[in-house]
Amino acid sequence: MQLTPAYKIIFKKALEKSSLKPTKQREHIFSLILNKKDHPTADEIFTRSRETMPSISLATVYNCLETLVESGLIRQVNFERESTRYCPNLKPHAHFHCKETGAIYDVDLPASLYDSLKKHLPKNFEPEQIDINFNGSIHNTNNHS
Amino acid sequence: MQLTPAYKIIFKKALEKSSLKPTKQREHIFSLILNKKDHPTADEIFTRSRETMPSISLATVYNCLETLVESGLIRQVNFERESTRYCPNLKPHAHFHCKETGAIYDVDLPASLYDSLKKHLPKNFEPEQIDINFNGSIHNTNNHS
DNA sequence: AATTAATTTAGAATTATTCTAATTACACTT
DNA sequence: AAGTGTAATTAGAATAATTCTAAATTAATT
Repeated sequence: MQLTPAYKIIFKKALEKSSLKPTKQREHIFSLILNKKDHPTADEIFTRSRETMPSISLATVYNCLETLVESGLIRQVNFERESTRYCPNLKPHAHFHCKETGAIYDVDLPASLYDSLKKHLPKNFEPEQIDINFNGSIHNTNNHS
Repeated sequence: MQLTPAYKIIFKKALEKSSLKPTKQREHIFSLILNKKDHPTADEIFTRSRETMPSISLATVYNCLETLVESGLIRQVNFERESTRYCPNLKPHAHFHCKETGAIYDVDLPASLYDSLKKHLPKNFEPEQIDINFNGSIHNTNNHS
């Protein structure tokens, strides 16, 4: 679990901007989320972390995730009241939650759509974040290939 | 806390469709949510319920809310991992969450916007529900009136 | 090397919600 | 009216995700 040199720089810059330290636990968790972009929960990240860093604690995983979110390196995703999941995709995008498998898929949306959403707010409402979550199922398109 | 005759019929019909009984606890909670549309949490609903129905239990409040949601009379709203809130507005609409006051506002959106959102999903994705949540603050528009 | 501040850690505490098992309420037979 | 069966309500225990606390470690700075 290693960051590429390019990401290592991004990682350090982002943390330093918030005067946080690029510790090895933080780097480890960040690289883990980057390398398997499947929207893991804190607990899943904890389990995966332990494989290569057996001494890490759950509290540290929570702490690191919080600092990574704060410094803008990852993003939180919530569905109903399920465990918070984490996502390294920083482009504006929506999420589709499959109610059968529980899997989460990124859905790219054009900036224009976010703009027209904002147009429907009263003038004095200042959105900082817009979360768009689809909930449903995925059909099997039996495409006789 | 009383349902209007019109709502009483809607209430009974909706529950009977799912073969659930229109009990006085369910009616009480439904009317309470209808009469103060401020997106209360289960616990707030519990507190308000007790004022006029002191014997109701928290478990019943949770049960009733679940059956009301199931039968389509109210809708759940979630922000991050805060307590679930409940909303009697059944028109498709988004929510704006003020991070300063915690208040939640309904935001009406045209059906066309939901349609264009759906267009960005892969063809085999079948959304059942679309949740749109704005997070931000509300500016004071000091409009010298 | 000593000092300080930030980070990590283990485990306790918290909080919203769900579960369990007992009781109650109600519709339907006798 | 009494008995039966099923659904709903209830109190309190249990659960699960997350946060808190206080001690130990680490890293940077004097």
